[in-house]
Amino acid sequence: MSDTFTQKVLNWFHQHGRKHLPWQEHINAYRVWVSEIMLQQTQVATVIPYFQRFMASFPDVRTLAKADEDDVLHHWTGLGYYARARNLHKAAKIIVAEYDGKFPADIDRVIALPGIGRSTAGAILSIAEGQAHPILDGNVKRVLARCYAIAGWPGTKKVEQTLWEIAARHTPINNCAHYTQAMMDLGAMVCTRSKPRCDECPLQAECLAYAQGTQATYPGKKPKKTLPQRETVMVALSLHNQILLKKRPPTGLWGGLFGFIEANCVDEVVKSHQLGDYQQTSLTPFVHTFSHFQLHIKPFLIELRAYPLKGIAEDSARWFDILQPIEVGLAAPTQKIVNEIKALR
DNA sequence: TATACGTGGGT
DNA sequence: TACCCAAGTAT
Repeated sequence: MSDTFTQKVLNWFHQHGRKHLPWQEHINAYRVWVSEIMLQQTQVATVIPYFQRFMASFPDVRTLAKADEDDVLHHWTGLGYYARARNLHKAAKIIVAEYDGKFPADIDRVIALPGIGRSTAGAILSIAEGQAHPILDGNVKRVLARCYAIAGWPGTKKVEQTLWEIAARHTPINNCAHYTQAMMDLGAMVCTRSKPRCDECPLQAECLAYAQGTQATYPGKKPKKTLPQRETVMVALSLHNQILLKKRPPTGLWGGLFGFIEANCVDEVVKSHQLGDYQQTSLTPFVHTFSHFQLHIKPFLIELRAYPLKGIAEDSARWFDILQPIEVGLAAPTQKIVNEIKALR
């Protein structure tokens, strides 16, 4: 027996909820897991084509576990937060090795997998297995913060804890799969960040923010800081139809992706690689904005006549045919520069 | 607790 | 345009 809040949300879902998203077809823990990871901090419309391609290549956990990391990262190219892909791959190996390829059904074991926290674990087990666990993603935070007029930024421990308690209180034992999807849909379709559709909201009668006309003040905003500025030179060494890319370190920014040689200036690269005869072209400079800083990128194309004497023997360096698809992980700016080089030919 | 970690959509 | 921030997790 669930409360009024929960029943209203469930009734709304049956009439208006989304039921045909790609990960809602052929539901199993693997597909729900992959979708939930892709959807972390990423909008549904952005995820859909990535999810389709990922499932076509890695239809089950064993296929993913035995895939090359470069192939997995290739499928993540442009999606961002690449640790999600590395952790997904790691977790797949763990599931095969320790759970005989079966996604664990115990929430503590699920949370112990890399890349899965409490909310994602709750979403997977409720949607895929019907287990009764709360979730607290951005949608749910917004719905609950407004409904109960919870002031403050949910990034603080206190506010987050309050929201978890409310979320848990309304999570039903039965129909939890629908309830979980319903809360996310409500946040995404009705209780939107700006211009919420309160006239269509099943919780209008209980919503404190609606009663006060203070919807816009919830949830509290994150304190803003000015983004630090950084600068880099990216050098595309090319020879015939090939360009040189290096695999980046396995952790940190763009971890495991392939990228151009970076330096403070072009001459640095010319000297360190002992380049002989070459032709240098300035490509279009641009600014790439991250969540935590801005990177001013000055790209250059250096066309060689012979292989450089130094710096390409490392394991991390590889020549790629510019006329073929580059089937490894690339960051968005790397992809952008590759495209500009291709356009020059 | 604060910061690192991407990218693109919406206003 | 510039800014906010989206189905968060790890450290």
